[in-house]
Amino acid sequence: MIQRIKGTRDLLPPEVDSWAFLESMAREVFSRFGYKEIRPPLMEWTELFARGIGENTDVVEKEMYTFPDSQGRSISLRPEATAGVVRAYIENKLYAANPVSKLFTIGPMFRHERPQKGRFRQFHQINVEAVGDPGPAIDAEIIAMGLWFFERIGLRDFRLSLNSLGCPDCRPDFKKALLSFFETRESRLCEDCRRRLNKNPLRILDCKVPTCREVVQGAPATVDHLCSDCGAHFAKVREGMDRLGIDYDLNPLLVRGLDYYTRTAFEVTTTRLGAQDAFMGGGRYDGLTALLDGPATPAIGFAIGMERLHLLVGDLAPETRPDLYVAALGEAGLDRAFALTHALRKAGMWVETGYEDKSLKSRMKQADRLGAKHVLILGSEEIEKGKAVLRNMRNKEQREVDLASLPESLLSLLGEE
RNA sequence: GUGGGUGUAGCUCAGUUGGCAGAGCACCGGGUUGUGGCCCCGGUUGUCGUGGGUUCAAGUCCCAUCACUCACCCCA
Repeated sequence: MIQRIKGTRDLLPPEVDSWAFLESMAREVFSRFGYKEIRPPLMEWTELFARGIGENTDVVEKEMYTFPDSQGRSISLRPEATAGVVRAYIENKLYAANPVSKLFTIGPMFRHERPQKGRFRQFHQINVEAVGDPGPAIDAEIIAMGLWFFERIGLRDFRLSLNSLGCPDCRPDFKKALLSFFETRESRLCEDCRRRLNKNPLRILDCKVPTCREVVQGAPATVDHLCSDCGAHFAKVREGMDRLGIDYDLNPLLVRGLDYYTRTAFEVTTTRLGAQDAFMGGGRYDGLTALLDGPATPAIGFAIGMERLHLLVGDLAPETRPDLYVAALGEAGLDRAFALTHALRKAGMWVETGYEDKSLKSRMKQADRLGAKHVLILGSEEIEKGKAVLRNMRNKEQREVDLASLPESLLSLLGEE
């Protein structure tokens, strides 16, 4: 048997209805804030991600699905959405039409990791980007928009963490302070963190090893090393959050794993997802457009993990039920039902039926399983009398219907409810 | 890439010191019922994840392998 690829999932009913529901709620919320949908391709030149996300991030170094095309050029399945959206923004010169482009996209991403709870190799994100606005007002607004979406789908028990990562002006300064702090305490760090010391010292800050956490307690914080512009920007973001009445944790240990992030960084976490506790994350990336050969343009965005979100909210889509089940018995009944069912469907009803000659008992069971609101019994006895029996499954009431009056009589009878 | 746990019917799972592969649900037929649900009778469904090994005999013991799962790592 051919099995699905590790880390991929078959999204089946009824879960797929819930996904569609979540997506439609997202569309509704985002559209009120002026965000438009964009659908960039699932694959891009590998170089886009290498430059955009960062050559020596884990994502680019060991998690991408990368392969050569027929001419030997390297292509990668997108491991995240922002690089592709920004590429599309630049390539299509969206900046020419509007100073600010507010965009969202929903779809699959691909990363080659060991799967676990809330983590898949093909996973799905709702991605939102505001390109062209330097903030800080939009920083607070875009976060508030995400939280409002969560509220709309009934999600409440989460925490918002906020930090500022600084900019190319102040980050080197901070990194230096961080390095000298950790170098004197290297012996107390775990093996991974000693490796990070040279590669990406920021990441030591969110190490989960208890001994590292102790060391990190006294570490310098990004917010204490911001340049005056970044400091003022962050203060304004926090002021905006207060104005909107949004509660948050200031978390100086919050860092992001993608190189393009600057200034505002945020993450929404829950205690109900096991190890993969972040289901929304994002931040500002003011340097990315220039890095990708576009005009220098400030931007901010976030991503929501669909799988994680669905784990949290469960199945929300309202249950739908067939209007009618046609229980056709015998050859005559089946023949009658075939055209009738088609006519009723064309008239707008949801009609279910069966095509094999089975017992009435099994027909009624099937109607029950499907949750049909009504059953039309069409047996040879009824047909001989020129009648069919319509049963209301809720109040058990039955009535006879003239075959000659079908399908119009049925439509008006069922339309009354 | 590194660890732990789990693989038996469509689903949830039993299976004793190694001795004829099982239950419940689901499905199909029948009985009962006012024509489905509750109840009763009967029936269908298996590469015991896969491949080796030990044994008279392996779902059970040993080795390998694959899949799933949780955690590390990483991130949404």
